[in-house]
Amino acid sequence: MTDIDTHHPLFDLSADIARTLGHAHRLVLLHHIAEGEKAVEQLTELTGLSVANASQHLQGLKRAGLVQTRRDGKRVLYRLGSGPIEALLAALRSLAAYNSVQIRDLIEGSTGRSNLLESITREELLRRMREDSIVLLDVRPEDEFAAGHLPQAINIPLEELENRLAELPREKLVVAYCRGIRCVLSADALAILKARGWVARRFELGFPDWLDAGLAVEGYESG
Amino acid sequence: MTDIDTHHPLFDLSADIARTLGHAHRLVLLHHIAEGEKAVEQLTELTGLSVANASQHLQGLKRAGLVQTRRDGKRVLYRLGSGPIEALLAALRSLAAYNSVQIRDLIEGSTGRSNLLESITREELLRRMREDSIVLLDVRPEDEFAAGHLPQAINIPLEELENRLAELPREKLVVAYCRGIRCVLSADALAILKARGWVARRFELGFPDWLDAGLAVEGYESG
DNA sequence: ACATCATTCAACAGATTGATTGAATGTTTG
DNA sequence: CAAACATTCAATCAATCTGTTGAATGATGT
Repeated sequence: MTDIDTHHPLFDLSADIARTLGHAHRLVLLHHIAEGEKAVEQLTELTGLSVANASQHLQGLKRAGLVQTRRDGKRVLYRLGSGPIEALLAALRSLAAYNSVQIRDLIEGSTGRSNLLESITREELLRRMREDSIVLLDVRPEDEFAAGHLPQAINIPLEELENRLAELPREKLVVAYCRGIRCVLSADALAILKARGWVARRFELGFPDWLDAGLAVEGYESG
Repeated sequence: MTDIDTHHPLFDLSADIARTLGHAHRLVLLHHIAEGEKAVEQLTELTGLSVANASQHLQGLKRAGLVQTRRDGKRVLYRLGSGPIEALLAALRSLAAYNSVQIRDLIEGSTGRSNLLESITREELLRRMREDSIVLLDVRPEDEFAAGHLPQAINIPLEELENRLAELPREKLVVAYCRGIRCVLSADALAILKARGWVARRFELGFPDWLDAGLAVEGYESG
């Protein structure tokens, strides 16, 4: 069983596909082809590759079934192959984005504290908001959000989070907050986000604390 | 813009990940590690690789962030890295399975007719049912299915198909059928299946025709 | 400190891949 | 039919990847 499982031909097929994706030029070509059928010359212009080199990489993609060709007069047009190719490309990009965020976070975020800490200070939050390097996520119910929230925050109540993950970019650090240090909504949100591959932190304070500190808010009527 | 887009570092990161996945040994190792933390020795037993070779590939996986390590006494334990790795592996396997079905289908299915035909004859259906090389899908409503259906068929009414795709294996050809040649349910099912990357055909006849031909059925009371 | 075990490192030969060059193919136009 | 064009093929060299060998490292137990 081990042997059957280990030498399953699907591993070879998978490796072949992965190896074909394992070159930046081919990924760039695929990226452009995925946006619509393109001729070789167009692709060379878009990528800056030589014609022969582009053709060579395109042959590789074709061999692996990732693209298909069609002749139109003098030109040969490349289009995406059949099967769940876009899903694979999305998954690949998703993991790459995750890793890049993680690396960026390890470098930029070295403010002395351990990066393993799940929470983020008010100072760091303010800095990152200025840098636009985060997505601020308010996980409180809609009505509380409507009554006032941190600037730039987007609202996805905790109960809806799993179904609305698509709204959150993977390229940025997600900072979740709720009502304050005793509120567990944001901690639950972290668990969901991390399990699905996002890089997430928790803002240790909440909207009420933010308000008390006299910082700018949105959607709040002091009257 | 073209240039910025083309030289986006995400392509390099993606290529690095893909290249690392592009070897059957590493995929097999990952497969085992994904099932739970494992020591190097266990992995060599499971895969049949030499210790040094396994270690070398594991280093590659580690460099790409696909696995992480932890020391426990003499042993070094490998576990899956963080991020949406399993999603990527699933997408890769999914495409490989799709391609393998397609290839198998091109070879085995060469019965003279073009493989581009979407429908499958009764003879071919019977043959493939004997070979167990297909999944037979009944897309009629539940009550009709309950009143009688083709042997081995599974029932997913068309309206539920999109939400229940997970029940269908990608490794086999899916043959959808409904009430007969004039019934469009199975044609709609094909569109959904193909769009999501399955390899699917339509059985041109339906349950009533099958019944008329005197072939074996399940769940049908002639009385 | 020593022997032992699990794992990694270093170095080598053989194979594969990537970019470049120039020739070859197939298609349209004059 | 010849010329012009778009693309592919073939051949080359440098760079990288693979698997094997044996030595080196790190942790454990006597």
